[in-house]
Amino acid sequence: MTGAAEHGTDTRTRLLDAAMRLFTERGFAKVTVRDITAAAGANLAAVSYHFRDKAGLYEEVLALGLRSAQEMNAEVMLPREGHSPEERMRHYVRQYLPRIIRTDGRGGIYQLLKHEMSDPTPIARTYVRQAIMPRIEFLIEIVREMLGGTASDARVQRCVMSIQAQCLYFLPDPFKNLVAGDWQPGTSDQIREMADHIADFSLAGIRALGEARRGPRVRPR
Amino acid sequence: MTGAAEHGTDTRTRLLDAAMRLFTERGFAKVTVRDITAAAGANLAAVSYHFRDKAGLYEEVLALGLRSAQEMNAEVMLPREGHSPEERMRHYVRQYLPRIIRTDGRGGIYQLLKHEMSDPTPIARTYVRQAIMPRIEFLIEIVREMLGGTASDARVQRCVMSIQAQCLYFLPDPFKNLVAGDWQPGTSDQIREMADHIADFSLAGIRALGEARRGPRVRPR
DNA sequence: AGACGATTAATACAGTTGTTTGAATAGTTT
DNA sequence: AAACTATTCAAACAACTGTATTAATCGTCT
Repeated sequence: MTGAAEHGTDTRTRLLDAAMRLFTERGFAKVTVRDITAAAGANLAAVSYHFRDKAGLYEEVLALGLRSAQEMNAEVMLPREGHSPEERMRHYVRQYLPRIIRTDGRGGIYQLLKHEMSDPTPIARTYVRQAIMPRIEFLIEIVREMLGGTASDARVQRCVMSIQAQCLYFLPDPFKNLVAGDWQPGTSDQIREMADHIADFSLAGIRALGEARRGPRVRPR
Repeated sequence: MTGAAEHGTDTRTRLLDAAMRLFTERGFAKVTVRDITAAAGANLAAVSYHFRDKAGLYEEVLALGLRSAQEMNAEVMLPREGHSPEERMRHYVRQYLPRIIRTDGRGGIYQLLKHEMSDPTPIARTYVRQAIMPRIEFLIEIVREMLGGTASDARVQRCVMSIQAQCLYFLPDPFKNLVAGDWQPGTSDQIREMADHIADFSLAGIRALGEARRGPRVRPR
């Protein structure tokens, strides 16, 4: 009875779990080694021993997050051949949105990286390429197909941005809850409803921009 | 010649300027009092003397940001009566987007508050109500008018979210530059182009959701 | 049992942070 | 000029942080 392990797991794993949760909640800088070791029921020196230093632990946590993000990507980008771009897009949003919204511990790399937005670590660059860019490419492919081959790259990119922006808006954010807390979809039904809204809204937008070849520019003022 | 004032302004003003810039760049926690006083060419104790403490200085900076945000709101929500909702929406985005994007010092409250998203201060709540909510209400009004009186509150809210999300996506963000640095509109022409895209895209989306009274739900799988 | 390597524990250390203190200086009034 | 107030300054303080150190403990093998 050392007063430490409340679970059966070993210290190293408990540290990783606690660090994943805390880093996701508050970001690297705002979590102290003492916070982590206390939450894990471990000694202060355990971080140095098992992970060299705080940064080493953070890297391992990011690696875990990257893996879970890549698994997510696989599911989100599933239907490729044999489905219309509209179907692929709807499937994408329906799968992606719930994973963006959910706040449970291993919540994926996005919530981890969100804190890096304020002060990005060099590590971030790698993870952007490996976990985020593939999804962007996937969306580009879909949108280009819907707009038709004649659409300019810039137009395709803007449409991808519109989709991406609507999804990323739902990254858990204590701040946004102040603005419109009651709007946030909570139940899985509400999330599904929101996903379908984003799909419908965006499909209409893309369709309109695809038809008007030389920019609609309604009433140019 | 005390070695301090390089400008003609007094210490208090220099501290406010430096603090505004630094807090906007890095957020409250990541800026030290020594950073601020050094940037302002003032003594370390000047913050305590003029603003009670670091938090007091932060409050005054937020107050300045709130005022500039409210001035912005006035311009952004200008055309009300006598203009179609489409026109008001386009004007809104065209005015709002450049102010979101620009990164110059007194860049408004959004970039200040962005850092609070990670760890919100109680102060934030006030500023959300006074600077952000009015704009949301403005958008609600516009969207409701376009959707028609029969549209449910939830549907109106979702459309407002879609517009808001596309605009907020362009908050300066060192992280997003990694994802799609070259997409970011830089020149005022590019910004205008992006604003018109958001307006066109969203108008099409709203129009589609307005026509299909009982949800389009294309190919419900 | 004894020895050895791996792990955990308590404590100390150096650096940084926000804040305070008390003296020095500048500016104004009498 | 003297007195007084407002401001600036250098130095110090206490709290907190990441890390290193050294001893204690555990499990396993001979």
